[in-house]
Amino acid sequence: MRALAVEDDARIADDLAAALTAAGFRVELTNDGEDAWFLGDTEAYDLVVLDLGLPGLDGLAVLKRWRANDRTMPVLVLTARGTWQERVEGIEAGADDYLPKPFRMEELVARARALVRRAGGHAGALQEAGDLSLDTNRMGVALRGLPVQVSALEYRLLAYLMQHRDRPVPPTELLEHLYGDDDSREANALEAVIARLRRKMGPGVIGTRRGFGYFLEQA
Amino acid sequence: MRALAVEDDARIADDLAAALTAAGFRVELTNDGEDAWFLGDTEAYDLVVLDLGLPGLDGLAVLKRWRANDRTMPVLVLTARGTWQERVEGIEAGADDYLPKPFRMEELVARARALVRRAGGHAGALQEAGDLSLDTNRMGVALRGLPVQVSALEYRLLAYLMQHRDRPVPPTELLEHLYGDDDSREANALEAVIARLRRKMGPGVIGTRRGFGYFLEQA
DNA sequence: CCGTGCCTGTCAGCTTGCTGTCAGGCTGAC
DNA sequence: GTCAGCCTGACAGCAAGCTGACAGGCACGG
Repeated sequence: MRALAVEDDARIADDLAAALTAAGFRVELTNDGEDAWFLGDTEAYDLVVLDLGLPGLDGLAVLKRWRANDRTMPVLVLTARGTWQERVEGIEAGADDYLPKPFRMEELVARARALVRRAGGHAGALQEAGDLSLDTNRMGVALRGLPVQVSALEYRLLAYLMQHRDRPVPPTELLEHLYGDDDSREANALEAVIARLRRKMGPGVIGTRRGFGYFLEQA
Repeated sequence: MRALAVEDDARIADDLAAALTAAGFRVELTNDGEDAWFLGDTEAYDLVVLDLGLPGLDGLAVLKRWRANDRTMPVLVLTARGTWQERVEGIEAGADDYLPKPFRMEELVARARALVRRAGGHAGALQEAGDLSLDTNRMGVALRGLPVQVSALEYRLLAYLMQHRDRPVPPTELLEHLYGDDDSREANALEAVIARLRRKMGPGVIGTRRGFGYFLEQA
């Protein structure tokens, strides 16, 4: 974890660096607004602790310029001024949290951890088998990187095959999963769906093991 | 956006509901810890405001049980007790933010907005998708920079689509977040809102993936 | 207290494209 | 060879979604 601390009071800066380092961050320090803006704009930090009272360039202005530039790292704002208007202003400028001075280092560390924890929670859900990949979040299908248009039913079928890509899935199981227990459908319905998918994606994607079921061809 | 407010002081609860509603949330209230736990565990909220001093079940315990159960919605904790130790404890229990009583409603709303923004992966108050941009601070909508007049309901819909702009949002989910579970509405109500929005904003803004849901068209 | 205007849910009719069925052909297993 | 299992193109039915019209509800101002 990489952290940037922007603080012009040398003594507080030292304490900050010590506390964040102890918490497992690799800390960089600066006491100048211009510097801070440049670093935050060009480097990839997991966390920024930003003091508002700065020489050079005001902290709020720095923050706004970052946000306007799509820099989305978590920013924890420090300030000596503590009125609620200023806190609201800071948060609306794009701060993720706001801590009035004086504060306890323990609290700062706890909040810093919470921010980093929250920022980390965006994992991509990509599943692959051979040339085929499906994005379970976006509900999208791609073949060799090229998007393929599929219907909801077709997608569910692919998703189920993907989930069980280590074995052939028997038609009965697929039917049950796609339609539930109401066996009103002819078994042929499933074959039709498979055929349509194969027409869209060409051969070498969905395989058949006669008597066992369907599967996704691996690389 | 759907919010749960857990607060046993009736007067504060009313104020909370009013402020959050004005900020564009659909608010549900409870004053009981057990209730709160059940709701938060079974319903899909975009934000929870949680008071710690509760009858039934302590707020911190509720929060911990949610987190242990993988409920990851943003939680903003309120408390009368304000020592830094308690704040640290709250954050380590899984709170995303912490506000000591007494507080200003303006600040709470600002923090609530920041939390929801961050949960969607965005830092600033301005969120964009294609030609559309939302100002979450002012509840304003603009198309190619020109302001568009939308109703509160329409705004909530756009905000929710914006929040989840990386995937198509199924109608059932939209209905739940706009109206709650009282399925007194015909499904067609949603389609009517979509149609009205499309008439205001023209084509190329709200897209449909048949069988999957609605989404905001990207650049 | 009464209009007025806006918001929003319901309804009916329509378009669109998904999907099950059918008929017929193909093929691997025995 | 023969048969069950599987494939495929065509087609019609149907459900998801769209839209314009309308009316009840609610806030607001007079």
